[in-house]
Amino acid sequence: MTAPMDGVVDAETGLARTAHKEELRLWLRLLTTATLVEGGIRARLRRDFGTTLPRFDLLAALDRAGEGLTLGEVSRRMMVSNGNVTGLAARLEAEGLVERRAVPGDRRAQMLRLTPRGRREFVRQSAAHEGWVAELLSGLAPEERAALFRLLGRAKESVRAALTEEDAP
Amino acid sequence: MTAPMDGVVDAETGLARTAHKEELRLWLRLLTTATLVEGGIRARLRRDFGTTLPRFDLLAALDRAGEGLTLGEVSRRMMVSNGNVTGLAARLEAEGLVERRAVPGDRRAQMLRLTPRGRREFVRQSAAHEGWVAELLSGLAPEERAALFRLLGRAKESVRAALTEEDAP
DNA sequence: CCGAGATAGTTTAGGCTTCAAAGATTGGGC
DNA sequence: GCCCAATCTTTGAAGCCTAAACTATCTCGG
Repeated sequence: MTAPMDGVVDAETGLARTAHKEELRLWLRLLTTATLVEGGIRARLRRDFGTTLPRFDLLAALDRAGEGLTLGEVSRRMMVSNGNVTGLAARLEAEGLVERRAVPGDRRAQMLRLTPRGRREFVRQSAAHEGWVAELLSGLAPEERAALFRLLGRAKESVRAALTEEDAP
Repeated sequence: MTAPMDGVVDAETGLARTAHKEELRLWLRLLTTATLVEGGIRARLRRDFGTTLPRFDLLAALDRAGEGLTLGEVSRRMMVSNGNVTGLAARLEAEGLVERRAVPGDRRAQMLRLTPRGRREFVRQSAAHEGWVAELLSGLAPEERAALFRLLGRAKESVRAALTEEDAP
């Protein structure tokens, strides 16, 4: 972990232009790790349940929420666009796994809920999913997992801070 | 970080069915962190260069490779399907950022290389990209980054081992 | 040689995803 | 009461992505 290029000075601006290769490597490693896990889960969801990760994620959000969520809420929790949720919900509704109902007092919004069948499906998928994740991360000692969890929390904080500062200056 | 459900025994199989909530939380946190960073970079690539992350990634792969890569090589390095690379390369070729050339001795394959313009574009984008990543991760102390880097390496190892074991039993 | 199997790339069908624009509704200030 | 800005959702266009089927080519054992 050396940083041979640090401390270069930009000829035009005169500002110190440090090379941030370490951060870049950290980000690349974070990304490939996430991609690897995600790919494994994706493949297993398809193989064992004939479904996809976004579908599973939407069911999971609804399951966690209990009494249902508006499309906008789902969009925020899944960190995807609202247009995305529209289509996703339409497909899941067509499959009979979720249902819409009106929100009393706001005719713009609509609630999304799991159907009984949706809940049954999700319970099955969720149990398998938990096992897959544990299996994929089983090479880490409990202390390593704890330390990683903590550091990722710090990283998330850092990213969030930088993002909110940028988007609302 | 407690694990209240650990040690449950499955009624049918009689096997110990430990609840792996900790691993799940670790994975969720890893995923949201990666998603957050990726979203920030995506938005900035669009805003400042009118391009996308996959395009940038493909240019980066070619830049790192020097003398060009076959489509299959790109596909492996980017961890995406080969059909995906076909389309991506076509768009970048249409924009004049990459070019194809034949591979002597293998008429099935073709080399992908940066055009001079593609290289110029990438250099600009790459510098900005490095800065963004550093900015997003600037809330971490150097020791934290080092520790996170190391632990992510361990995690990646664990995932890879579990995946290769599953896919080639 | 030559044919079987592997490899490189494309195509196809379908789903996921975003952004931007438009439609519907709400809520508050005047 | 009315207007206007904010909020909720959908739509449309474009791009990203995969799995699977397909074509073309290569390689190697016999």
